[in-house]
Amino acid sequence: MKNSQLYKGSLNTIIMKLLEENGRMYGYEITQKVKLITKGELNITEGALYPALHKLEADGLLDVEVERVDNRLRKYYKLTKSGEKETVNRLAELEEFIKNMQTLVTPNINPDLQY
Amino acid sequence: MKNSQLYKGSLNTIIMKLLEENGRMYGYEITQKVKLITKGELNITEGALYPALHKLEADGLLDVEVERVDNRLRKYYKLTKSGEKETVNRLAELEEFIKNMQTLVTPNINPDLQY
DNA sequence: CAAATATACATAAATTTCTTATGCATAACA
DNA sequence: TGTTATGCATAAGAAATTTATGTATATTTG
Repeated sequence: MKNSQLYKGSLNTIIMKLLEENGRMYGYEITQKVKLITKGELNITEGALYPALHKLEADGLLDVEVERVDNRLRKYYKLTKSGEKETVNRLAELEEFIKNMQTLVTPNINPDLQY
Repeated sequence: MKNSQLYKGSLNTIIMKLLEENGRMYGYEITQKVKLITKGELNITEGALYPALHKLEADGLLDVEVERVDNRLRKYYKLTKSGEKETVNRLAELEEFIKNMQTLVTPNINPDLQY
């Protein structure tokens, strides 16, 4: 990924969310889209991306279709049924995570919570 | 930590923010406070916490004061000057991270961004 | 009052995730 | 024609965390 350690653990969620949104994507496309969306802040390295895609596929969350475009290989990934379900869970976890981190950073965001 | 992988990489930032806020805390206190704030969602394990504290101390970001309370040992940690500066950076990174993740999850949060 | 739980620290082995470094191949650009 | 972009892959190493222990005292509970 990039500088701050914070992105560790979020790669799978990012991949799955993008696939949920775009139907199908190939690896290189994912790296470029993430770079665009985060205005260059997050650069997914190939060494992280490809093993992650392979693992998601092995876990039955992604399906692959290989295509040749401009005489170059592309592996299009899309969510399986199981992957779609899991994506819902992951996104819910992500929202909880973000909420919790915001609360930790600015605890008075939730004045009801006494500690 | 807990279930979702997302918290990986955020432990140091959490520790430093809590210390910035509370002046000084001991390890066990940190675990309990985090549990409270996140309503039980995030449980920092000892195997993660203590090595993290030791490393932050070794890096000169934390100072320790050992005290005996109720005949039990406590190691109070607080930010050094250097640690205070670094905390500002880490929190800025965290905010950027959260923004980016929110954008990834709900890209239309920023309609100006075309891709 | 004995057993279980809470408080409080610590470390070591194994696992997971990611970085860094390569490698291969084609296309486009300068 | 050399560099950059596109597109995939893997392997070695680093870093953070989990899981499993270990030690010790205090408190609660049956």
